[in-house]
Amino acid sequence: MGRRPCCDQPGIKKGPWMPEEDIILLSYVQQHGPRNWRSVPANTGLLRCSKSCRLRWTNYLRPGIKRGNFTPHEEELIIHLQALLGNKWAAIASYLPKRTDNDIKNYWNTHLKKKLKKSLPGATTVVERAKEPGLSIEASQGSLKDDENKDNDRKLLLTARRTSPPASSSVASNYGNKLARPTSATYTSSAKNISKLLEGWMRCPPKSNPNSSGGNSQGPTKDEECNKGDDLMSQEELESMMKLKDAKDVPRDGNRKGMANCIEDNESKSAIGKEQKAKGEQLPLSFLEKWLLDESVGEEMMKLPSII
DNA sequence: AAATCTTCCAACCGCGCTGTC
DNA sequence: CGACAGCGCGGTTGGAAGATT
Repeated sequence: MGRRPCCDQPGIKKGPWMPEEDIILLSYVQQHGPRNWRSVPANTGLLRCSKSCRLRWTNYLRPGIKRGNFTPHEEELIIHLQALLGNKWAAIASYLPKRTDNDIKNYWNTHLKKKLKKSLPGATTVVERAKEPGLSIEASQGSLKDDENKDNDRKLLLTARRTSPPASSSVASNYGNKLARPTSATYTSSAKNISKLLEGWMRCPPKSNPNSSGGNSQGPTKDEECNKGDDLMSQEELESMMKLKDAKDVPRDGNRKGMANCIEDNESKSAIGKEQKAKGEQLPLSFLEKWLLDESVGEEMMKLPSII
């Protein structure tokens, strides 16, 4: 039987979130913690489906979210990880705890894919190399698809001319000038301010239910990661990741827990590595994976002409 | 100044996975 | 063990903003 869409019930609101809704959601999460999303609409009176509430929290209201321009360092990391993991945005996002998977996915689709395509003509992209016979990597699944065939030189030129992402500018004040409702780009962008204002409160957040059901068991959810508060990956840790040469502990798949642990504990080897070792499993890296993890690749990437 | 084109991203949709009963 | 509920993920889309003509 078919699954009933969760958001097609009558009375369920869709579209951009209003400030009032954000405040309601925030105060609820502040009291109860980011879990049990099913109960959120019922307990708050929000005319949103649970999924929408979770998404709103995860992508915008969650404290500590960094918005705006991606740094070259982040860019490099994303390129690396995308090549290694494929379009596993959640896994990739686990390395950039202040970025959401949605953000990374958008950035990849709008910037990096074009950048790589343009800079690596002749179909010699990292991923395409991965498709060569004898090389195996999950990332060989589609990236850099030809969906940008529609892009012509003019578009690329236009892209290059663009200077700064408009959404990064503060437009919260614009909201007051709108008559009916905020535009998605005006109010929703102002959410970053909400997030910023609330940055502190999750330092001692309500404890996540350790038995919280849900979801796949691929590791900590973004909320859980968030709840680690100051344990978010620091710049130093990120750099440490980029210098991670001891690649033997890097799991072959996109397992978020394993990959995250690999970084968090890269000094004493990853938990997943221990797990695997405990099981007597080997985690051999293919030549390509080693190649991908080699920071020199990132350096190469950084030599690419910036269009941002 | 207006019309058109292009880019960007917040939000939605559908599916898969896991836990519970 | 199957049905169901809940959550998370990746792909896609709608529409606003900015750029160009």
